[in-house]
Amino acid sequence: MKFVPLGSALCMNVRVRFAPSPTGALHIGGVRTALYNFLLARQTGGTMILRIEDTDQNRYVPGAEEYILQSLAWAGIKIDEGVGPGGPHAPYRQSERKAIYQKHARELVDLGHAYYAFDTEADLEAMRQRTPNAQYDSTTRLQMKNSLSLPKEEVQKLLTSEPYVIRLKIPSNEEIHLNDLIRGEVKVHSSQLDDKVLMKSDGMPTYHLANVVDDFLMQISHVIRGEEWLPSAPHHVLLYRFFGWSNVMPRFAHLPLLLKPDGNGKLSKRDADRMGFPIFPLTWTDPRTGETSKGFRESGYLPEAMINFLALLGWNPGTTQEIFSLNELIQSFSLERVGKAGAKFDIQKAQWFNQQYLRALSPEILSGYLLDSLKKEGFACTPDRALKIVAALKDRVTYPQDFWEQGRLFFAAPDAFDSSAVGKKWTSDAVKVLHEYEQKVKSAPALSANDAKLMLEEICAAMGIKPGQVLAALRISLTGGMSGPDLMQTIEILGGMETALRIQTALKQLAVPTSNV
RNA sequence: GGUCCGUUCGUCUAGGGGUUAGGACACCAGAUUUUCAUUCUGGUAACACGGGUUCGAUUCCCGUACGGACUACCA
Repeated sequence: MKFVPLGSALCMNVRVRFAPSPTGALHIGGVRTALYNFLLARQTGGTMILRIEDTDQNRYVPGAEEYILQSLAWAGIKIDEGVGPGGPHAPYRQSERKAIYQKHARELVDLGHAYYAFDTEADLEAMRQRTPNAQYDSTTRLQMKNSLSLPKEEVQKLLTSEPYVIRLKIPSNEEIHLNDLIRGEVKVHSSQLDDKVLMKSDGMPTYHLANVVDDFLMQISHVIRGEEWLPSAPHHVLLYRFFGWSNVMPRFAHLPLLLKPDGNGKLSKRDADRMGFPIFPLTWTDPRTGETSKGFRESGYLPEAMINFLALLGWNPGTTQEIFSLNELIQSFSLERVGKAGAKFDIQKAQWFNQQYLRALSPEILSGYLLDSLKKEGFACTPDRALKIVAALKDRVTYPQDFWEQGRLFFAAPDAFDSSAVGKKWTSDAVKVLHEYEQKVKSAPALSANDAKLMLEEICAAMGIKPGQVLAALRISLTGGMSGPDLMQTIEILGGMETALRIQTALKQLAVPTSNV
């Protein structure tokens, strides 16, 4: 019962759609929904369609559509048909398909499955006040102002003089079945359903009408969308039936939600802000408030890592494999293995994926990241030296920008010394060695890591001091602190001159300890 | 409130009538390392609860609890 077979779906012409609303930036959960659609399309040789559901003019946000397109492109989710590439079912923007919905809505009225309603907002409010939990349905519709309750002549008159909506006439007493690919059999009694508005008074359709009409006309085979649509899915099933399209109704798959990392509930921008991680794929500036939200891309997340992470948030391959290229995902993905429960968004796991993917990149690409940062910061660096720095830093980074964050020590001497480290490690023995070492290193501008090591050992041996006791002090004088890449490697990259210079500075600035010998 | 959906380590999850309940992230410890990081090894840690069904339930059924979604002329 939990594995609902796709049946002939694999053989049929798979056409899936991602249908966002341009009301703002694309939420990361939307990216996952798009991804699952895309994976199924690619796996079956089907078609991935992008449709823009912009039927609410009040919520339209300029730039949102372009943002969605760019986000999907960044994520590597290619659109085969729809807004962007175009296609045989154009237009793919619902605001441009008004007439189509009008026609279908009227058809439903003629069939007796929908009706005109003239209730004002106040009328609706009054109805809700009258009875608790009241909804516009078979028990209340006759008390309202609509073409079912009013005389014909009056309806005709109102139709020309008053604003009106078209509502779906829900049958009063029947069980509606829905076979969800993820949830299995879902049953809802029609008495629980309300007479949803199909056409708004501004002449635009609601989601319910538009999405059913378009999915039919665009020959969508699978509707893969968020769980928040499950409660209205029975309405959609009814619409397919009333239009006479039941035999070509798409298969439904309602995806579990992405939850906030702590507590419960849908992952929101607020949660992300509060916990300090992005929620949008790309940086987004809200045109109304002017508020800017940093995207995953700008925060240093690689699209391949995000995709891998997102794919595993709700889906699993049934094996222990964790790292998946896009092609591997396309191979392995299946709706059967999508879980039912919501998944908490674990940014730490995303970071781990990013680290894995970052390390797997070629030295050339990695050094490119460093070079880019250096350019911005106004530092010059040869490609060769960048390569060396990147090699020294490779196992220490999570994001591309870490190469600069951690590599800046190669370009700027420390401006302060970690006082607790100094207190513990800045010994008079170390200072003695450092004086000698500085002299020696100064005359060897191009020394190798190995040379640097030999020189140090030589001095230490001559003075009868263990090198281990000096290394920390040496590190402090070069980097200001106690952590960093391999010390000798650091010296090699810094060069003898710079190394000597930094030791001199440290020797000058840090008091020679008298107490600890 | 009503309807619908859900519930295995802290997190993502595998599993499934009899298992030492497996993996990954995170965390902790040890080893390696001149530091930190990496790497390696090991460890802590889970079947929400109550009834059935059954020789046996974490697994099947029913309840309860908890959580979530929906409940607009928004999508």
